[in-house]
Amino acid sequence: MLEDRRLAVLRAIVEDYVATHEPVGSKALVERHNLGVSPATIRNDMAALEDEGYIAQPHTSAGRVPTDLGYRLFVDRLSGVKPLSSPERRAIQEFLDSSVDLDDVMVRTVRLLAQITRQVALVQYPTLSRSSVRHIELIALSTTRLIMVLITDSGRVEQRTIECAAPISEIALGDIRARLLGAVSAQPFSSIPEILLTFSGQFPAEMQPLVTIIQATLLDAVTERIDERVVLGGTAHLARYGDAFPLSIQPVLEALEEQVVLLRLLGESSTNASVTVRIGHENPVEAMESTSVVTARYGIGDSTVASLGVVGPTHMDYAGNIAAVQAVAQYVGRILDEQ
Amino acid sequence: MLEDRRLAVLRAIVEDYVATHEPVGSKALVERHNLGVSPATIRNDMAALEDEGYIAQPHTSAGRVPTDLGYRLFVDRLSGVKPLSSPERRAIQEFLDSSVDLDDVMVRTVRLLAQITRQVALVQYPTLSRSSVRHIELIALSTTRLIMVLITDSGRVEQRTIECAAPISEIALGDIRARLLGAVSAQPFSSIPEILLTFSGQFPAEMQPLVTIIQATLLDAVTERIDERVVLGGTAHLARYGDAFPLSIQPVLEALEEQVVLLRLLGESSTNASVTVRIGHENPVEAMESTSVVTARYGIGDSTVASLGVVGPTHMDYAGNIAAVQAVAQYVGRILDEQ
DNA sequence: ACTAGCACTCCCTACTCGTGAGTGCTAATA
DNA sequence: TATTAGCACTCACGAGTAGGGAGTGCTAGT
Repeated sequence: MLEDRRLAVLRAIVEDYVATHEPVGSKALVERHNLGVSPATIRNDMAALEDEGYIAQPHTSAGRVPTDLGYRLFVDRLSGVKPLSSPERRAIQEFLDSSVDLDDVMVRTVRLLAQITRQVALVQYPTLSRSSVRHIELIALSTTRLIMVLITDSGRVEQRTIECAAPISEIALGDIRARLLGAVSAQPFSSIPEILLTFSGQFPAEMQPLVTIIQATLLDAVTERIDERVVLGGTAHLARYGDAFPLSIQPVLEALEEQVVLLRLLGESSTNASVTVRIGHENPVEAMESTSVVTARYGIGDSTVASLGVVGPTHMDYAGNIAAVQAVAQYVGRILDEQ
Repeated sequence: MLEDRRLAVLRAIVEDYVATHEPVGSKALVERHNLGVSPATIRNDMAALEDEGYIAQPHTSAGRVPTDLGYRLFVDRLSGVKPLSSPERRAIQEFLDSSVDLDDVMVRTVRLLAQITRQVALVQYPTLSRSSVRHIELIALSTTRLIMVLITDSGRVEQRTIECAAPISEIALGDIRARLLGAVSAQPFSSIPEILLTFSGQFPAEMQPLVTIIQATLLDAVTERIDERVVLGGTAHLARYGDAFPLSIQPVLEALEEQVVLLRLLGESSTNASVTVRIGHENPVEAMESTSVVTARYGIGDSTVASLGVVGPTHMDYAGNIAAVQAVAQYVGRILDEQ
């Protein structure tokens, strides 16, 4: 019972602080939430919560503010998920349904997520590694340059331009193309490296330079991780928290410009839990100490392929953001499945 | 002579204000620049400049600040271009030289430009309209879905997925592919629409649905303007001007998230002058009243194909930014030329 | 276990006031 | 006529001060 009320107090503090962005005191607390006890009692609870590290005082004789630990407890045990309204869900569906290709899906998703959460949104490209080869095209652009186009069974297109030292023979190129197609067609990306091991052996010595470079390029294309691309949107929302943001938003903006940082923010949602929340110092990027990251993995069919999420101040609306991230992840998976 | 000194005073005011971001007074001016006259004389000149609208006072008994008109005059008549140092030029060259494809060039360019100007940078994708068709591939992904891949002579690859109502016959698809290739191969994009007018006539009635949708998709691909894509970078630099920015940076950040806005900022550099500068209210986006935009067109070979530029506060280092934008535009043109 | 009361802390706001940078004007000067 | 010296005036800015008030911790009483 006593424990229960303490948790209720913590929840109330988090909710109020998220709403107002101002330290919350005992009196305001009993007024806004019907806790059924007097401010003095609340003060005792608050003192206990402070001892345990869940809340802190910016200075003596100010209200309390949740610590990272407090938010953590709140997210783990106290916060429900605000389900999206059905008009919202319908809007998401319609918005994503009208996208025409993968790039479009990514861009639309990031916009959508930024818009409904009013936070900075991140969306990672789905990984290629489970794809297989549908078609390969080799086309000469000039005497020494050619382009390789790789089409996967999921309809993704990868391209590479290749620069050759020696002039390219159209006949040799056609030969290589035909045999390459025969060798790798319908093969999953994962088995391509092995197949290529013995591939160049079948060609005469004078064709070796060309074969070698084509082979290397293909290998590069199938092993490159397209899922290292992350799209970003809604950075303007950062500016909304004028002074509420400790220090300035500049380091945060700078960090968000680095793809590597974005990947780290998204990447380490290790578990298969539906939504991962990383609060303040918990997240792996130093410049983002005062931000929280809410991520979810999304999948095509059963397999999870990439992550998406939002970044915002630690005093964000966790319940709302978790629900939004989760819902968008679901819809994106579904859309990609259909395509 | 008198006119000359007035202009010199304006120049000095702009330079000092850009350097300090603080209103500049008559005494400071004569100290920092050897104008050879007394503060009182300068004050007369300043009063005249104010009457003409080139400078303004934030409040009585404060120093002067250039107006948009003042910056305009400064840019048009007073500011030289700061040539980049040769190590800088070498760095640009090397940085861009190592890029592998168009996307890479765009991303690298925007980063480079943001870095050397310390402003927000914009780079528009080069237009496709002067390209011609090198190859078209039509590949079935499932019974009702196929993908079209279009390769240009400049090595660009465009893709479209097509959803059909009826199942696709492999034979019909091969037939269409072969004839389509014959019809449009090596043709410039601009003449494709005309060629397609009579294309579907040669096919029997039962193939018409498939032919029609493929034709429509190709038409869409060659007329779509890829140059409507703009990449953005260096937004963190906006946050550097804490209070120096009138109001907040939020509306600016918001505006910069809209592709349409970016296009308008870049797009209307009408003349063929090397660099266009749009100052404060001169630029076509309302939310950007307090920013200036420096743009240049860049070209492949002789033809200009797209724009790039930087966005910053009106009190930016025009000479430096103009030089940087100009130089980067040159190098990008050159790189794209080589590729 | 809870609450009422109370003294205490200390941030925030408003107010005052002196300082100084900067101005415009006038009259003298070259 | 252009320039300059001198001077009174304006007004943002910073420091210092006081009062109010929100909030706390503690103690004693229920």
